[in-house]
Amino acid sequence: MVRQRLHRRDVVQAAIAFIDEYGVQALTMRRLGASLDVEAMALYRHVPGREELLSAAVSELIDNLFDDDLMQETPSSWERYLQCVAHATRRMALKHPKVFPLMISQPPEAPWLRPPLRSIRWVEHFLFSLNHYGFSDNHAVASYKAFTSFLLGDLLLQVSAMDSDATPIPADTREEQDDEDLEDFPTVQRLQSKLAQNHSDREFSDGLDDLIERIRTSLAI
Amino acid sequence: MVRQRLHRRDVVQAAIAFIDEYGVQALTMRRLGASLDVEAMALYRHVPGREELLSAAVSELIDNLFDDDLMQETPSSWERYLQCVAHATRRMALKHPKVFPLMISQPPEAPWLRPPLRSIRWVEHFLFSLNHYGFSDNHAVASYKAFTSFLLGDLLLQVSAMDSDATPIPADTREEQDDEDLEDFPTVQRLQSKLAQNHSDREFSDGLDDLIERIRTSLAI
DNA sequence: ACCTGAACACCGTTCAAGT
DNA sequence: ACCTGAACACCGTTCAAGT
Repeated sequence: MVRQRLHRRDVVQAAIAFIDEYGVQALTMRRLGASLDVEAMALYRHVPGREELLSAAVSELIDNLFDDDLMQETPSSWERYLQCVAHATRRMALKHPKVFPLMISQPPEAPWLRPPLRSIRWVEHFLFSLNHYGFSDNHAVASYKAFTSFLLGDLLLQVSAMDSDATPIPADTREEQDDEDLEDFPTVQRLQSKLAQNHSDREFSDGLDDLIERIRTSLAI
Repeated sequence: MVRQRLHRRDVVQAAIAFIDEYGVQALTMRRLGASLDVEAMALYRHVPGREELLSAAVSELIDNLFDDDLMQETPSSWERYLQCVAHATRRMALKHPKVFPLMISQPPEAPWLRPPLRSIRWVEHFLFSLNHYGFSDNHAVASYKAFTSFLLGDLLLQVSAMDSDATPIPADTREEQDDEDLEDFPTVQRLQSKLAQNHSDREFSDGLDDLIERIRTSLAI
């Protein structure tokens, strides 16, 4: 049972797995090393530092989007193409809710590369495809901006909601406290159950449909 | 010149000022203490810890939204109300670009409180107002969710773009490197200038207009 | 009551030394 | 070539001690 030599990719994937389980805060060079049966200092052979490791983890996930089932087909229309990209990205975000928020805190490869498609390879694919479906340059760029903004807002809200679900306060304690705090906020109190209801699947689909409609009409200048 | 006794509010506001200037990463209990002419340990009299201090900074900014000029008038229609809230929030985000992203990484007061309106007081104001303009409960809640999602996506992209502007790489170095890296990405290369163009004001207004239209029609179930 | 100094257990990162 | 051990300069936080 001789251990394989460590490669950069092993380190990055171990980092993703570690964050998935314990969160970014808990990721320490020493602890990550231990999870690979290695001293922390060995990691610096393969990665320049902690910051760059987090960047690499994000890039790894974005690049993996190309392997998603949804991206294997070549969609028959730009509407279906956007649906594929959106749902593949969403699937990735929901699979790695604790890694996804790093998308915005990490320095971009290029400043005009907007999250969550922060990978030149990806943006090339996106813009090239829209061009291919007949979009003008201006229309393609405007759509890219609207699309990334939509994805970021929706997915970030979803994954941050998942985080708080993950560490639930015991039910009776929480409800009591809420009722106390909410005395001065009657509308919130009355609508509390509606606010807490999770229809994120539907909200995402509906928002996406509306965005596509918007791209079809008002953005087509 | 006897120094005033330190209050919690001083600490929180010093934290905001510090982050505005040096970024969250740089905010250290010791350094923040020094900026207040006090040892780090004195801060723990007024604040339970670093994490809670960051939360308090975010809450402080959200609560200050009520003082914004735009919120002083009582708008004549729900459309104008949403415009006021949106622009006040945007103004705050642009004034504190390095604090704003904490909105999503900080644990919420209540799990169903969605950023960037992560303040019960604020959500009460929002929902109560929409009710007052004649929205049904369901319509008000659906609008709240769509509105927060829009704000978060748009503003987060804007402030993260401001961050990379703040630490610009010397022009000649950057352009050369980009041109090299972009050889395999012809579409991105061709559209690079369009991608880099900043029309965030217009994009925000247009997106907001479309959202309002969407709330008027498709969300009114 | 409020602040300080010393201390503890941890970080990221460097570098010479081992194999 | 790759990993380790010891070390450095920093963290957040605790606690007894000062005023």
